[in-house]
Amino acid sequence: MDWLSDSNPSVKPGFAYTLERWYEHHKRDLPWRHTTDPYRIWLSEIILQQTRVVQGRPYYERFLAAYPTVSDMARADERDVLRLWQGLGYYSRARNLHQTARYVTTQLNGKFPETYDDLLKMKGIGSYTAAAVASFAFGERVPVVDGNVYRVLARVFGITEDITTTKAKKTFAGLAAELIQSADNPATYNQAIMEFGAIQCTPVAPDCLLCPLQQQCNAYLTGRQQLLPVKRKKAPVRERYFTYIVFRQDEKLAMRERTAQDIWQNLYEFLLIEDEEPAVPLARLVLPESAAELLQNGVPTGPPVELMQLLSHQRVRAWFYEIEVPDHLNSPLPTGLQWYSAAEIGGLPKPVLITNYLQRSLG
DNA sequence: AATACGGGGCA
DNA sequence: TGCCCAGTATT
Repeated sequence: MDWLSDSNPSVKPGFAYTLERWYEHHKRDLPWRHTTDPYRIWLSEIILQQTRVVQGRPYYERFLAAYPTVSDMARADERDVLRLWQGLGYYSRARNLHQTARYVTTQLNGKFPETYDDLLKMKGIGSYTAAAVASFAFGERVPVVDGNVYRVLARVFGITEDITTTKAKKTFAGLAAELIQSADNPATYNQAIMEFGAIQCTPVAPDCLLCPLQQQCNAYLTGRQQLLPVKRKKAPVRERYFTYIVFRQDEKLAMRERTAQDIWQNLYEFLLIEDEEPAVPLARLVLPESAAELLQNGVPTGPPVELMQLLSHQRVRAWFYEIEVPDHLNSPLPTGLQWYSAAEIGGLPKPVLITNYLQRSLG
């Protein structure tokens, strides 16, 4: 149903121009818009993946303060990078960020790749980020295609393909590639279409009455703003049940790093037993042999604390059992667990669920 | 071609 | 609640 774009070919030539003019008047003043340093552009783009500007901005400031250059980040420990990233989610972004910083510093002499194709080879840089860095830092004429772009193009051109499919991604990428050809400035155009999606052509209640593309917009003219873009519904979230055993001795807590290919990889937590059922009493759980002695001699400080953490694809219900281990008891901790003081724990990267527990139980 | 991967904000 | 966010890597 793209009769409009076919029957109204005048949309395409003026499209980029209209957005670039709109952008000049409406753009927000954001820190990464004052630089063409590829390191800063790259950093901002990784942070902004699947992340709103208002949420990502403070992280950008903190990262830049901690690591002013790519070699500063390369010298850091991954743990510290993850600690700075804490609370932003999608932690593979932080691990890849650090890995790429090291690669650029040691293998590329600190010089970022300067083309879309070379940028694409870096860990954590996909088609969107490669296009963003290539255009913003180096002026390459390659189109960004992000959630904003899907929305704007789907509406203006009346594209009803399901944007989660590979076929649709090609449709949008092809159209975006065509549209950027008539842009005055590729960097400005890319910024403009995303800013337009974020401010004007919003997911809910787009501001069509004041839209410069109103009379050329298929969605507006057919009253389908709410229907576009088309996106398949996500599968329902998975429920998971975690029981945490929080061993405490001398104001220290036993924690370890998550290493599994799972949520929160490389972040720190307590001894975890996962079960298929919710609220399984401690006595009925299958606990590691190595924890038996600690539990035998330990004293629960009270009933378990129950917390819930909602992820976009999982709902984690967690029960925390705090066990006070006597000073004199010197039995070894289960595999991977180590005692950490409160100060040390503060420096460890932790899932928000764990931070919430610490906040709640210890203040 | 699907699915996994966070956390926050908004109606 | 459900949806969305300057997506990418893995299966």
